[in-house]
Amino acid sequence: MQRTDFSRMVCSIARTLDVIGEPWSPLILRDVWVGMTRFEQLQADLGISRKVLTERLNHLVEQGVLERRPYDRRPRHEYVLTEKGTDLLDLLMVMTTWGDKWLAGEPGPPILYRHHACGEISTADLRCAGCGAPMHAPDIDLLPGPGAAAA
Amino acid sequence: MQRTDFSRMVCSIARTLDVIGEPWSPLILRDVWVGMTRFEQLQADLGISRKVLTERLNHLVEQGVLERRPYDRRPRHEYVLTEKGTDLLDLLMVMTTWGDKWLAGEPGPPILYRHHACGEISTADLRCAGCGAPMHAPDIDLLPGPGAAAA
DNA sequence: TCTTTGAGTTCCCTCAAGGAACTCCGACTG
DNA sequence: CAGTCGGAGTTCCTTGAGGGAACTCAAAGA
Repeated sequence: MQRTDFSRMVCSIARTLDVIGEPWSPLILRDVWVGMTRFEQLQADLGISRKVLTERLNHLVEQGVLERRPYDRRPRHEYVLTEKGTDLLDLLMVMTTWGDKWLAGEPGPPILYRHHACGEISTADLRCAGCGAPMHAPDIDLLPGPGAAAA
Repeated sequence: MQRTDFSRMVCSIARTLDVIGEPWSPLILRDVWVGMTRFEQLQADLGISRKVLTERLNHLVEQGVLERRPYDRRPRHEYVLTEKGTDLLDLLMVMTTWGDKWLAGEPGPPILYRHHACGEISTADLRCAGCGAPMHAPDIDLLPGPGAAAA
């Protein structure tokens, strides 16, 4: 956990960082997404310290992003994404888009997405949930919302 | 910087984390986005340690996300987003969407987006860049891409 | 000349991350 | 039934990043 607590800030970005902003957390989510759901698998794949992996998994479970589920009568568990966690994958998809564009370089993207609806290899783009037109940072104005701190 | 170096991993998510995965970096970007472009402003607004702020800004400049620009003949600088950095704001927008939905609670979102194209208050949604239909994690298959490590 | 101000540096202290070894417990093996 | 295995953590030690306050530096202004 970063020393400063972001969860009290009046900002959805800061609050989100409080859930998955710690080092390794997004990579843990990525692995769970692609089916690496068990402690030993995650540890071996990521090369993360077992101590930190335990801390991260506990935090993600506490935050309701992952669910710890027994898969045997023995003390064996696997971690699965909740709905809240599945929603977070949007974030990973956008990180992938950006990394592919700016950091993949010569060899190109390590992973491709095939969209079920159209069957094509494609990438995710941000669109306005209302009108469907592209919606990136330069396309919007920011206004204070109901949850903004009182002046 | 997290102790383990993510930049060598064959994964666009890990590489992206290497650029903005450190604590505070996304919040610095957010502030620069909304016009807090100077060292003292950032430090005061975030309450971040000056030492860490210096480190983060240097890293973001090195990575080509921010540009350090003099705004006076005195040693005075401001930080502005490059194109690479502006592209990263997609990530902040998606974090905002998720945080608004899952963490804002009773008071509601602190910030609202008004979309220039349609003039409406709206949120960003992920769509297929090809066909335009919604594209979230359950809507895609993952395939190895050209940049995947050789087996 | 003295002060102010933006933009960092420096220094010390604490706590988180890395890493290896150790524990616990039910299940198989002979 | 004793011994072993394998998954899932704990414990412990060391290093180094983050917090915080004080200090520096250079140009402009009074």
